[in-house]
Amino acid sequence: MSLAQIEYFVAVAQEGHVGRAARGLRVAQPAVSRQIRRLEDELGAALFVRTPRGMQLSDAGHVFLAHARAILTSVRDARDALRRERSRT
Amino acid sequence: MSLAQIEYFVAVAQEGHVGRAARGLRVAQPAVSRQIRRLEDELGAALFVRTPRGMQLSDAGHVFLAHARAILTSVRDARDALRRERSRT
DNA sequence: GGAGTTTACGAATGTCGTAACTATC
DNA sequence: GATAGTTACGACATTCGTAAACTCC
Repeated sequence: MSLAQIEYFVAVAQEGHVGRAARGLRVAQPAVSRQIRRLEDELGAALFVRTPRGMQLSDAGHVFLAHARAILTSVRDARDALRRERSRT
Repeated sequence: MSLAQIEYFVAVAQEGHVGRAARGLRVAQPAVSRQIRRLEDELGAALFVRTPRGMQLSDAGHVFLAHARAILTSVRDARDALRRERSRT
């Protein structure tokens, strides 16, 4: 599990669409598609249900989404805290 | 910033010692040393004060440690939640 | 000289993008 | 045939471990 995978996952969950998520992330579709699959493989759970229209969160996906957002928030908090500390002089 | 870097950082912060941290992580010392430096470079802050005896947390390091632990806890929570969901059958 | 950390370098791993493939409407 | 996702493959980047170097007592 990598931070990039978590970012990709959240983007796809929000868009319901690998292509749009990839554009937003400024990355090619296959990169997103691959990372999502690796994440699912590692976690041993299908996070999305593939439909002809796009990707929909599975039950496991809904569970994971909340935690994924918490992780990204923690990372942002860590960066912000250091930025403040650095400019504290 | 990667999850491995954060794990390495927490291990070194706890041990105050790259060598011991590396042994605990089952990884060679240089791997840990390099990742710590890259993390510091990316964050633009020295997380440790190097002493002849080992590594001590800097002020910025103390600030970052709390957030680093929060990130790893979030990751563990995410994994646990999925494990429960998976075994919910 | 010993304890600890960092740099050098080649090997292995991972990730990316383009292009081709599959499937559904 | 258009739309959406995935696989193949070669190129690029990152990470690792071993070995050598540096630093402070």
